[in-house]
Amino acid sequence: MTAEPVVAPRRVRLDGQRTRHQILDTAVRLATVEGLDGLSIGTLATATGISKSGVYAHFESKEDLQLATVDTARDLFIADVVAPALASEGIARLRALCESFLHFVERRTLPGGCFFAAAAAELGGRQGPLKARVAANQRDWMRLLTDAAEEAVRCGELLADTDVAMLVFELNALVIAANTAFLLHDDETPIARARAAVARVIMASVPSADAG
Amino acid sequence: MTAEPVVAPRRVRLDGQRTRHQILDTAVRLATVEGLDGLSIGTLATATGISKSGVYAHFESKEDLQLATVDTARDLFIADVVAPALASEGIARLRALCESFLHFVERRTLPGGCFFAAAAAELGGRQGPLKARVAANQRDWMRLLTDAAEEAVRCGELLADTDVAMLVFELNALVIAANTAFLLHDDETPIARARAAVARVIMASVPSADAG
DNA sequence: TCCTAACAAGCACGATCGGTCGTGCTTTCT
DNA sequence: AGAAAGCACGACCGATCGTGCTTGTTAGGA
Repeated sequence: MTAEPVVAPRRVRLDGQRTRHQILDTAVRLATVEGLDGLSIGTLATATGISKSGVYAHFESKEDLQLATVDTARDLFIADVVAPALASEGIARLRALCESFLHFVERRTLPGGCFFAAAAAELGGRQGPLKARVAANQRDWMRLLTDAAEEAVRCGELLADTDVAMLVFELNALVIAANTAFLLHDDETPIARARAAVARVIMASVPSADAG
Repeated sequence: MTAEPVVAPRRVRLDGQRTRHQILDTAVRLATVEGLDGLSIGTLATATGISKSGVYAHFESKEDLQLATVDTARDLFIADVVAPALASEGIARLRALCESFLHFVERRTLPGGCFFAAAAAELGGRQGPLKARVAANQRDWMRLLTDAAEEAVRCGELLADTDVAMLVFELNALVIAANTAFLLHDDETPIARARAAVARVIMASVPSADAG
């Protein structure tokens, strides 16, 4: 007999997949403004033009919807921020990641700026699988920066005694602060300041960079 | 005839004032975890032991409650973070403000960390009086840092060509990032890193600081 | 082509949301 | 002491929340 899935009926139809993606794309945009908790099935239904039960049919629970939204935000972040920077390596990749992030915020890809910055702040004082997933994604981002920096150290692009963890902490702090200030005051100055600060912080660990 | 207040009945009783403060203190703590939007009259009533209508009697609307909560958070922030640092001046005050903030976060004064960091992220993509008030408070904080730094420049404690706005942007970014990471990963390392980075960033603008 | 399973809609549920009202109790002023 | 106003309460409102269940439609593998 052929292998039959007994418990997992696995989805097959394409229109369902498309609808689900459409819902999740909307959910990511909405969540950056309303928050992951502020995401309501009703609002999501109105925004997508699908009925409330039609929306809900794609998820087991609200938490399931929220988790799927985080995953979708991750995909978007990887496509728009991470992927373009992977063309370069080492110190160039480090710079590209920061610049890519700032550009992502600056051009208002999402109305509420960086999804994970918003989610991290919202879930900061809580617990549960949702926070865990957001935290894991944030760790991945830091790891990405760290790997690039360590590669740069290995190549001699950065000083051998560079405190990589500290450097990455500072870079992340700068771009996140730019995101927050940009949104809060509707002012592009913080973005520019972050660009300058990122360049200077990296340059400070570059060998024989005394000209400036 | 005596002057009679027609529109503003102004509150006179003490027990009402006390209850209002009790409500708002609870609201500040709750809002750092649930968010300003997540604050519900019902939850607030349960948490304070007061009836729902009893809670609501002190505020004209939910937005009024939220605005009052922001003001209360401001008072707490001034008392716990700002005031202790005002004893010193110039560069010492700058350091004291950062340290005071980090200590405030570290000892978990509020379960969700810095109230304004959470509120700023939550209201980032929105508009209205609530965002305006949070933004104003954030500006006040930046101004406080800026004033201290400028004073330090005047006194010669910092280099004359110091980019004060940039310095303040960096310092704020560092302590806010520490707050976020501390809460998200329940790890004190970011606090320590922020301490070190703050010290180094300030030291970089101190005249004849070549020993280190 | 037909059958089946997935899809999406309608409907309804209990709970909770922000908000109103009327009513006693208490504090304060005269 | 008495009047007036503030305070906190319980009951209640319509709307919306998350979440089921049921039904008609539709798309895809046989």
